[in-house]
Parts: sequence; C-alpha cells; structure tokens
Amino acid sequence: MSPGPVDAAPGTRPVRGATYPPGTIGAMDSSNTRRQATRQKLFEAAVTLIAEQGFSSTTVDEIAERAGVAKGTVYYNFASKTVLFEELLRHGVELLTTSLQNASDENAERGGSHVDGLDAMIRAGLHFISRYPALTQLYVAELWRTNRAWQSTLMMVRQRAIAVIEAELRDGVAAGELSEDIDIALTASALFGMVLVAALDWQSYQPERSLDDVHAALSLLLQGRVGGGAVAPG
Amino acid sequence: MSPGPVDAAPGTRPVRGATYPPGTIGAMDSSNTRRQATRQKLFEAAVTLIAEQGFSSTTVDEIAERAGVAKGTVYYNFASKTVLFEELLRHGVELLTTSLQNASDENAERGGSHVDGLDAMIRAGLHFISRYPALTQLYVAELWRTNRAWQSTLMMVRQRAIAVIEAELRDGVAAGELSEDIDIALTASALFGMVLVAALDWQSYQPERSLDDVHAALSLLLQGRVGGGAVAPG
DNA sequence: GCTTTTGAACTGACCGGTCAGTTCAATTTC
DNA sequence: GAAATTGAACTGACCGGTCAGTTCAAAAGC
Repeated sequence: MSPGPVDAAPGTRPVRGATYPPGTIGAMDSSNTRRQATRQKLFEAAVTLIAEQGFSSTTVDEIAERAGVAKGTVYYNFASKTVLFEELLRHGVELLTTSLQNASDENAERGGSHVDGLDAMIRAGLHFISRYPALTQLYVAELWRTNRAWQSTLMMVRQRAIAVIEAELRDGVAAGELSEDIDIALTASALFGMVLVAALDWQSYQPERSLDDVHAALSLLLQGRVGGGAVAPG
Repeated sequence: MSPGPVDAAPGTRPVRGATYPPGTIGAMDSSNTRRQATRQKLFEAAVTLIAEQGFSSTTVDEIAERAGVAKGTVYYNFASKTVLFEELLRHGVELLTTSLQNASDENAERGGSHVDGLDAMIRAGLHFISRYPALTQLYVAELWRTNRAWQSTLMMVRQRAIAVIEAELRDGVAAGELSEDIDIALTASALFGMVLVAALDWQSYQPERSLDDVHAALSLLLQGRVGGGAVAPG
C-alpha cells in the first residue's frame, strides 16, 4: 500500500538519516571517515547552490548531483534537507568566529592596540568572505528574515560573531582608547555591516582588487580619516 | 465607453497580464483607478510575504489571499510571479533614491557641508528602512545572489542608490573637505552597508530605540570619533 | 560481515499558470 | 431615465509539472 510510515520507522531498518552526532560536522574532526568525506562534499555542494538560488529553489537532486553522490546518500547522511542546511549554518559560524577571535588574540599577543585589533578583525573578515563567498551570501540572505524555522540558529550565529567585535570595543573603551560615547552594540553592528557589504561588493563588482586594497579603504573609515580626519576633535 | 482604460490600450482585448506601463506603479500616480488600487494591494502583500519567506517559498495563492483578491487577479495584473517581483523592486528603488537625493539636496540648500550631507543621507536611510523594513530585507536577501533572473534589475537598483552616495563623496573630496586618499566606490559601499546592517539590527533586536539614537551612533562612526577621534590627525 | 553507497522507483502534496465564466459601473440607446 | 450593452476587472476550479521524502534490493567499500 503506502510506501511506509512517514515517521519513526518501526525498529527494523538502519535508522536512516537519523540525527547524527552534532559535534562532528564537516572537516572539523580529524578522523576522516568515509562518511565524513561524503558529508563534507554535500556541505560544499549545498552551500554553493543555496547561495546561488536560495534554499527552497535548490532541490535535493541538484545537491546530490553536484556532490557526485546518489540522492539516497543525502538521506542516509542527513535526516532532511532542512537538517542539512541547519548543520551547514552551524558549521559555518564556527569558522567565522574562530577566525575573528584568532585575529583579535594574535593582535593582543603582539601588543597591538584595540583599534589595531578592530583593524585586524576587519582584515580577518575580508579574508573569510573572500574565501567563503557563498557561505557569506547565504547568511546575508537569511539573517534578517522572519518566520523562519532556523531563526534561532541564525540569531545565535549572529550573536557569536558580533560578540567578538563588541568585546574588542568594550576593551578599547575601558583602556581609554575609544570614546566613551560610543554605543557598543550599534557600533559593532555597523562595523560588521561595513565589512560585509564592502566585501560582497568587492567580490561581486571589483574582484580584481586585492584584499590589501579593500582593507586599506576600510581602515581609513574606521580610523576616522574620511569624515572627521581633517577636523580637530572638540 | 469603459470605466476608463488606465493607459489607453490600443488593441481590442484586455491583453491579459501584459507588460504594464512601467512608469505608473504603486501609489505614485494620483489617478486612483480600481486597477491601481489592486496592484498596490498586491505589492503590499507580496513585499511582506517575500521578505518573510523568500521569493520561491512564497506562493501566488498566499499573495492573493493576503491582498484579498483571487489568484486570477494576480495574473490579470502581472504577467507572472517574477514580473510582479521585478516591478516591486523597481518601485522600491525609486522610493529610496528619491529619499537619499532629497536629503542631499536639502542639505546643500541649507548650506551644509558635504559631511553633513552624508550625515543627512544616513538619517534618510535609517528613516527609509524603518518605514519599509520588509522591502529592505528583501533587497538584502537578493542583492548579492548570483544566477538570478532579475540580476540585472538588482544591479541597476544598487547602482542608483550607491551613485547618490558616491556623488556626495566626490563633491566632498573636490571641496577639500574629505581626504583625497579615500576610495570613492568602496567607501560608498561601506557606508551603505554600515547603515543597512545597523538599521536592520536595530529593527530586529532593539526596536524600542529611537531613530535619533541610532543616527547618533552612526554619526560618531562617520565622523571618526570611534577609532580616530581621540587621536590627533597628522 | 558491517557500514556505506547506489540508483531507480514511487507517492502525494504543492504550486505556477490557465481559462471559461461572472460581476458591475460606466456608457449608450431609445 | 429605465433598459440594454459593453468590457475591464475579477474569480476560482482545474491542469500539468515538480519536488521532498521514502523505500529497497543490490553493489561497493573497508
């Protein structure tokens, strides 16, 4: 009759596409099992396609084809298309926050100022975006969308990235290096947006320019050489 | 004869869902025919739904239902779902560029500096986003997506908005008010992104704050009081 | 021999687009 | 000025295609 129960297959078969150990995602784990490799291929295929077309326009068949596996394999590795996407998001944010945090830490270790720290994070952000443009596009497209199933996942993602910037700002203020008048949360958002949009435009419309070039332009803005550089502060 | 053709169709029949005079979109025209009203309702329904769910997850049935019309009416007024969306985009960018341009012009008239002009545009941008949050979300979600049918429409849209900012920057440099070192295109992008992301975060996460408040925070950044304000310029 | 992958088949819901028919305010006719 | 006519605007059932998800027997690794 029916092809089978929609949910909770009765005991027998391998629990296909069941919730997989959520810790070991992507290339994070060193033990490179065969399955890990397949999952990685699926991530890479999915991120590109979804960035290009959006989540719902991307079919599971396409993902499987691009990854070079059979459709059944997708469902062997992930419970559903949605779950695949959610794990992808979690995987991605890990890469970004690590990158930002490293930039901040390394700057601190070499004795740089907090403004230098922000500058280093701008560079790290640019580097990340140029390396994972599809992932970035995908976040941007989904981040402020309401009524989404993965809304909470995305908020967590955003919060983790912003928090790193906020910490640097806070430390800068505490050290007397930044004005006490600044609004930490809003400034962090604004800086984040500045890098995000500038980088995406760079990738989309002027890809021939170097990272240093773009970084220099943003540095000027950060250091107030655009609108206030020539004006003596009160 | 008829209740009044909106644009004097030369042919006989109602040329169903044909390309409609692109000039008269939305509530722009004062002559409020029945059809105009319907189109306006459809725009409003579509912009909200697409902002929430994305283009392809939004069904024509949903749009029709939210607008309070039958599905057929959608296809009577627009050739396809895609065309409806494209006209929506064009309609929206008109509002934004006008708003930015007005802010710039009014500042110039009252004898403000070019930095003041940028500041006024930031304010105008914030105002726009708080007034049309759904439209903004929608642009952000689609703007950097590749392989889209309306790619060219979006590029045009972006270019028109950015051009207004670039002009102000260029004038500022020419007037000796801004550093000659700045990269016009990149700085314009960055400023655009700064406002965009800060505003969306404001709307999403701190909606109780006032526009003035947010504007003040971004002004500080523009005028270099964050990273460079305390440092005496060379 | 277990895990993993394959690939084809199938299902049922969903969705964009169509179209024959209906409505009704403006216009024309008498 | 009442009746008839017109046709733009609107309606909603319907059609054909698409796709997520499921299943499974067989093959391929390790």
